[in-house]
Amino acid sequence: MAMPMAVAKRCMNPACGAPATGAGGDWRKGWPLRSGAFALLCDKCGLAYEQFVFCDIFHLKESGWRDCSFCGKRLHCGCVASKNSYDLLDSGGVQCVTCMKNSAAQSASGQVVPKLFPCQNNLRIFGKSDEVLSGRKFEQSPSLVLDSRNDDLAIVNKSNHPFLVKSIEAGQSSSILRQKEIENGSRQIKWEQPPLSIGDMGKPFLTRSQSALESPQCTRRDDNKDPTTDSTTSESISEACLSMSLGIANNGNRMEATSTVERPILSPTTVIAEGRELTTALSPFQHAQRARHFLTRPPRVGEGAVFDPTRDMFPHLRVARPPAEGRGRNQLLPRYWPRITDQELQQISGDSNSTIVPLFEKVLSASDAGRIGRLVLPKACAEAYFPPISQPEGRPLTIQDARGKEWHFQFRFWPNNNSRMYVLEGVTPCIQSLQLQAGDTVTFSRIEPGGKLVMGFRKATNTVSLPDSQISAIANGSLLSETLFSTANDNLGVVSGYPGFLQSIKGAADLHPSSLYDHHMNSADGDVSWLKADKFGSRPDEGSLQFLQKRSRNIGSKSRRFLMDAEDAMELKLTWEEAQELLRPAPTAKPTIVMIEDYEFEEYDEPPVFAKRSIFTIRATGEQDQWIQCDDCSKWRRLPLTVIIASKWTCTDNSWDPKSCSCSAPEELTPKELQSVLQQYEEMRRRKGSYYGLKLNVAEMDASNLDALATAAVFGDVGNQGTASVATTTKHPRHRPGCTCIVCIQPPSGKGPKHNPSCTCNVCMTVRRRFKTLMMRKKQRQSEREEAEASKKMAWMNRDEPEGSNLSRSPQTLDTTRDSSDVAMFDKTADMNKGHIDLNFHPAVRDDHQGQHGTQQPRPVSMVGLMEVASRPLDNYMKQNGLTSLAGEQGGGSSSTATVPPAPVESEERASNELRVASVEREREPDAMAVDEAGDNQQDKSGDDVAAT
DNA sequence: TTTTTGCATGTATCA
DNA sequence: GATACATGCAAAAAG
Repeated sequence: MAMPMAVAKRCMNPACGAPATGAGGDWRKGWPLRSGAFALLCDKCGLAYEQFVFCDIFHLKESGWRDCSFCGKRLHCGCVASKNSYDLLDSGGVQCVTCMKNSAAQSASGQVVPKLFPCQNNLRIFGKSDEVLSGRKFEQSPSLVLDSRNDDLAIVNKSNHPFLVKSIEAGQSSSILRQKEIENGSRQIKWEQPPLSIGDMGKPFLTRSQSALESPQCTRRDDNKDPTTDSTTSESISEACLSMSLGIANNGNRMEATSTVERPILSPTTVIAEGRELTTALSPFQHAQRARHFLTRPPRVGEGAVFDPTRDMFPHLRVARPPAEGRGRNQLLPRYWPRITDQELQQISGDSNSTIVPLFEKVLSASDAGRIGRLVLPKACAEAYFPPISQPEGRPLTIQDARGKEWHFQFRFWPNNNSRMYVLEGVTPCIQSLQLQAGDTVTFSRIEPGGKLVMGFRKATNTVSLPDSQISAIANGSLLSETLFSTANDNLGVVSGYPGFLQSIKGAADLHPSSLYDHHMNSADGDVSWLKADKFGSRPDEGSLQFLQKRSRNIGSKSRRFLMDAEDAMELKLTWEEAQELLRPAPTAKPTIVMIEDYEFEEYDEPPVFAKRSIFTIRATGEQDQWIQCDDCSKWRRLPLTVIIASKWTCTDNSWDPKSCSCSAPEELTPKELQSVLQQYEEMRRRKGSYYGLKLNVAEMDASNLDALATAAVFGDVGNQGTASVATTTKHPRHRPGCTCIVCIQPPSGKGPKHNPSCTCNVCMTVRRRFKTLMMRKKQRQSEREEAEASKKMAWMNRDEPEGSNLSRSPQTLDTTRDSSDVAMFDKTADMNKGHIDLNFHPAVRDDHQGQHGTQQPRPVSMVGLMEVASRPLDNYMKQNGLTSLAGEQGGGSSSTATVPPAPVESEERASNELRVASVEREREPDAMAVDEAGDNQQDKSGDDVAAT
C-alpha cells in the first residue's frame, strides 16, 4: 500500500540515463494519460514514463496539498521537499506517516486492510489475495503495493499504457497507486498493470537493466525476509496471482476499461509461483530478454532513436498468469498463460460490472483446427478451470465467444497412458465461425461473477506452413533463405541464412527472444509480426540462439504445422535443387549402410555441409575433376574430386595446384571447353529444375503437410506440381524433393506406427514395392544400356551438342568425345552412388535422360502394341519381371497394386508391358490407375511409385 | 463411402 | 524417465 514516494531523476534506460526534466534533462511531453497527466518521454531514448502525479519534478499536474485520508492532517503534495511526510494510498488520497505506521501494524496483525510489507533493499509487489479476486472488492481495498526503499527500483505500468515506466530512486519513496475521481465521486483504482508473464517474472518490472538487477540488493531477498510478512506475501501472491477486472466506468462519453491485476514483483532471482518461491538462475540473456519485454525498444546506436509513441507504443497486451485455483493449483506452462489485450478484455466484457479472469490460452494445432472438431485441451488447464469430469464422456460445456455467441461443446477426456487427455469436442462450427486455423490462438477466460466461460481468439496472420521435415531441412541447411518465417501468433523464427542459426529455429514456434516485444510493437491484436534477425542491430548472438533454442522447445512441436498465408509469405530465395547442390556429405561423414529388403541404403547421421558450387567433369581419359570458380577472378580451377569448399574460395586457396594458385595464372580450360562445360551444367540444372519443379515459393505453398507429400511421392507426382509442397526429410544431402526413399517417405515425427520389417502398413508396402520396382528397373536398364551402348556409342559420339545433359550418365558412359572439349560434365552424386542404391534415384529422370540421350524423343507408344501387351496375362509379365514374389506378397493384389515397372525408354514393348500391368491394375484400383495414367502423361512418372492404398 | 469416435503411438518437453 | 499432447489409425456409425 502506501509507500514513500520517489521520483526518477534519470531515465531508467540503462543505455540512456538522461537526466529527467527538472534535473536538467530534456524530456518531451507524450500522450495524455487517464490520470490527466501526460506521458513523459525521454528525449534521448524515447523511453516513456508516466508523470508522477504528485511529484513536482515531472511538471505535476495535480500537485497541491492533500489531507491524510485517515487523520485529516494536511500534507504537502509530495514534492521532493516533503518527500517523507506522507504516503500515497493506492485507494486514493494520501496518508501521513503516523497513519502509515498504524496501517502497517494492522497489516502485520492479520487484519484485512491494505497490506504494507516493509521491504528493505528488495523490490516487491505484494498482492492481496482473496478479496482481490473479486473485482469489486478489489476496488475497495488496495491490493497491489510496490515497495521500494533505499536503492530499490520499482516500475509499474499503467493499464492504458502498459509500458509506461515509473521509477523510484534511492532514498525516496513512492506509491504507484493512483486514484481517479469519477464523476459520481466514487473512486476507482486504476492499477498499473505491467504486461508481465509470470514466467518472465524475474525482472520484467526492472528496467534498470542488468547492473541493477544483479546488484546485491536484488539478490538478497532471502536474507531480508521479514518473518512477519514473507509468509503472507507468498500466500497473497499465490492466491491472487491475477485478477483482471474489467470495470467499465462511464466517464462522460468515454467508456473506460479499468483493469485490475495483482501481480507479484520479485527480486530478480526469485520467482514466486504456486505459493512458493522458486529461485531461478537466469542467464544474463534471459534477464535481458525478460526485461526487454517490458521496455520500449532500446535505441539502436546511430539509429536516431526517434520515438513515436503512436507507432511504437505497445498495445495493451497483458500477459497474465492464470489464477491459481481449482484442482491442480495451476502448474500451467507459460505457453498457456493467457495474453490478453485491453481490446480483447473490452470485447469480452459486455458487462461493466464483470470481471474477466483470463484462464489460459492455446495455440491451435493442425488437428485442433482441423475438421475433426476436437480441440485438445491442456490437461492442467482443463483440470484447473473446467468443470471436473469423472467419466470419459464428460459433460456439455457452454462457452461464449467474444461476440456473445454461445457455443456448446462436449468437454470430455480420453484415457491416455494412465492419464487423461482432455478434449473439447464439437468445436468445428466455432472454429469455422471464427475462421480460426492452425496457429491461431484461442483464449479461455471466465467472467466473474457467474463463472461463465468465454473464449476469445487471436489470429496469427503470418503463419507459415513448415512441416517438420521442412524445418528439419532448414535446420540442416538444405533450405536457405535470407528471409524469415514466422510461426504462430507471437512466435517468430528467423532464418538468417546460416545453418547454425537455422538449426536453432527448428521448431521455434513460440516466443522468439524478441517476439513479445515485437508482438507488442506491431501486433496489437495479437497478430504476428515479422522480425528481422537484427532487430536490435545485428545478427543474433550466441545468447539469442541459446534462448531461441530454449524457447523453441516450449511450443515448438506443438505449433509447427502452421499454415502459410500466401499473401504474407515470402519467397525463399533458393530452390531445393539449388540448395541441394550446395550440400555435400560432411567430409568425415561415414554413411551407414542400411539393409532394406536386401538392398543397401546409405544413411548419414551427420548433417550435410555446405559447399561452394562446383562442377564435376570427366575427361576423355576417364579422369574426373572438380571445377570451382575463383571468387575474385572468376576463373575456373581444377580441384581434386573429394575436396569440399565451404564458402568463399579464391585462386590463392588452391593448394592443390601450385600453377593455378594465383588469379594471374591462366585458366586451364579453354574458353570453348569452359563454355561447353558451363552449358552442360546449366542444362543439367535446368533439367533438374524442370523435373523437380520445386522452386520453393512458399507463398504458393498450400497447407498440405508431409502426408500430402508422402502421398504425392508415393504416386510419383511430386515433380508435377509447380507449387508442390516440399517437405522431404533431408538426412542425406542427396535426397531430393520427391525422393521416395525409405527415409523420405517416412511420415514425420510422431506420425504413424513404428515400422518394423514385418509391417504391412501402406507406407511399408509401398516402399517395398517401390524398391523392388526400382531395382528391377535398374537391372533392366543396366542390361539395356550395356547392349545399347555398344551399338549407339558411335552415334552418340558424332552427335552435336545433345539436347539433354549427361546428368545421369555414369562417367564411363559419358560422352568422351564431346565437341571441342575433352571434358564432360557429370553428376557427381550419380557417381557417388556406385555400389549403392541412389536414394534419389528416380526412374522418371533416368528414363527421361536415357531417352534423351538415346533417342532424343519421348518414349514412343504404339496403341496397337499397348493393346497387344495388355491382352497378355499378368502372370507372364510378373514372371518376366521377377514380380512373382511381389504378387504373392501382396496376397493376390486384392488390396494393393503391383508396382509398375520402369518404362524402358526405347522399348515400345516394355511400355506396353507397363500399360498391361496398368490395365490389370485398373481393374482393381481405379484411383491408382488414374494416378498411373497421370503419371504416364508425365513421362512415366507413374512408373516410379504407383502404389495404391 | 464418409464421418465420427476412441484409442494408440511417437515425440517433445518437463522434472 | 515421466508425461503431455499432436495426430495417426481403425472400428463404428452415419449418410
